[in-house]
Amino acid sequence: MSRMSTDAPRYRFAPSPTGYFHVGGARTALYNWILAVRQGGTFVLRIEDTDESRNQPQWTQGIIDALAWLGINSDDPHFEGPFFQSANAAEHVRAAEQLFASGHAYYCDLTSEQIQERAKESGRTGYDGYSRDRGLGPDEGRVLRFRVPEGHTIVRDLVRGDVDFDNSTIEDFVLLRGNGTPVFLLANVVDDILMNITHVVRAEEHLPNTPKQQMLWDALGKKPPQWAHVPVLVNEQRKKLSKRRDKVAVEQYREEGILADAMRNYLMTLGWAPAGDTEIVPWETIVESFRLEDVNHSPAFFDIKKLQAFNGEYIRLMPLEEFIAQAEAILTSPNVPWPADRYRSDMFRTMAPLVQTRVAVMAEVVPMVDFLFLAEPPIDEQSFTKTFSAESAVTTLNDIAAAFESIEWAAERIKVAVEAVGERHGIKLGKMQAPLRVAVTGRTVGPPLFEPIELLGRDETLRRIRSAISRASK
RNA sequence: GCCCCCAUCGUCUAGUGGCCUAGGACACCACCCUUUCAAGGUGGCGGCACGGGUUCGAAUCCCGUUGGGGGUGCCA
Repeated sequence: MSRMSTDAPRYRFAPSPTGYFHVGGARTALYNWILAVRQGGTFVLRIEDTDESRNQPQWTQGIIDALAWLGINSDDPHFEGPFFQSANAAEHVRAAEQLFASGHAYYCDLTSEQIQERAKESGRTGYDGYSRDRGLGPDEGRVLRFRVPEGHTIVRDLVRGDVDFDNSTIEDFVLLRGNGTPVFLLANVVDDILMNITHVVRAEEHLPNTPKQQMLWDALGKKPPQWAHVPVLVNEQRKKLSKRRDKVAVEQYREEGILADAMRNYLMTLGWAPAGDTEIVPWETIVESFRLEDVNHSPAFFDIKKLQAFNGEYIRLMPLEEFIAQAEAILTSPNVPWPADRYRSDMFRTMAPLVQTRVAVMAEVVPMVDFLFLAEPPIDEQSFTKTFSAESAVTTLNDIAAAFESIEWAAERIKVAVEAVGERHGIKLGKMQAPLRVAVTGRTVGPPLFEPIELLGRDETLRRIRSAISRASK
């Protein structure tokens, strides 16, 4: 945690501890990180919750891990934190008292029922400023409210330009609750001031609250930070992504085998695009060229299909050795369907180049090669019925088995043998290999067939063929 | 209700008054390649929400309409 020069920008990233890391948050984190690093400034991580009890250590760790996965490392000199909003409660209260002392805030003893009552009578909504000049002091059950000044508040936004708010449309909002605890809005501003935050880059949903925060900065005698409100991420219904209906956890994509490079590259194309006709570009290029001013103003749909397409592209871009290393991490993990001692690294190495062009997500390598390591690969019922309903299936399979008895056991020879049987029956190779494939792998689709057959060995291959034949005759 | 934001192919975007007969990517379709499936190659489908201005000229500027989203708590 190094100290940067005093005028270096400080970008704060403030996720709330919710037990998972939201993809929208990930994108915002990336924006903050790119800018902070490029400007020689600091990325400040602050875990955002005024309620201490919600700050679960494992959640904080989850956020830090997810950030690290995306290349935002907590041991980087540009990284500061994590800090906890809840740790500053005393400062938040002190600021509130200062605001009261300076006349920027006042106490109010109205309950929410009374406020509603008054609103109904006057035909207006919200709090009407009833206690503004009643000169109330602090007491149990009284809230401290901010005295919203007359005039307008202009929010200068790096993404959207100037946004003008008429202060008369903003009611005197609460700073301290009846029990004396500070509300989020106040806590936020005080923390930002305490941490010398210069740039606040966050999701658009916070824009309507920004004038309130800016008034607080002013009232506290500080110069507000540079605001930047980036569009939210939405689902196919164009609603803000939410944990309940949508798949939003970064961790989940990571578990499925989405590559960090693909994820961050894809995330960056939401609301922004690198120059030129290619969207898949090296991270360095993105870091060099990203500008907040170029960020789109409209919400973007988080398209998992496109993410997967990016991921497939990144998988194919990987050097073979790296692909093997990443795949083996999955193939040797405990949740794989075969016993650990049946895994054969040499076999996978042979298959790896064939698999690499066929997966979009790393987790897909498992169903691609499982039949090599399973003693008895399950046979897909539908594939079996469909393939073996053909008259020729069993007869050709018998011929193939006969041929396999004596040929030299090499992929190329195996292919020739199967082709020869096909010629005799007047069936093309494509159709010929279908029953063979089902017999050996249990499915109708998969990687090229003859290499794995060689790997499996003559005995095991014949065993599986005969087993399929007898199954067909039942 | 009030306030704020937004509006280019189905989706993500390029476009900042003439380079636009609107470019790319994902998805989709067709063909080629091919050992199934992919990958790769070639081609195709498909868009400036609407109405008014401003201008010699508008996807680009202005106004309005419509549509979407967000905010409006003694939640964060």
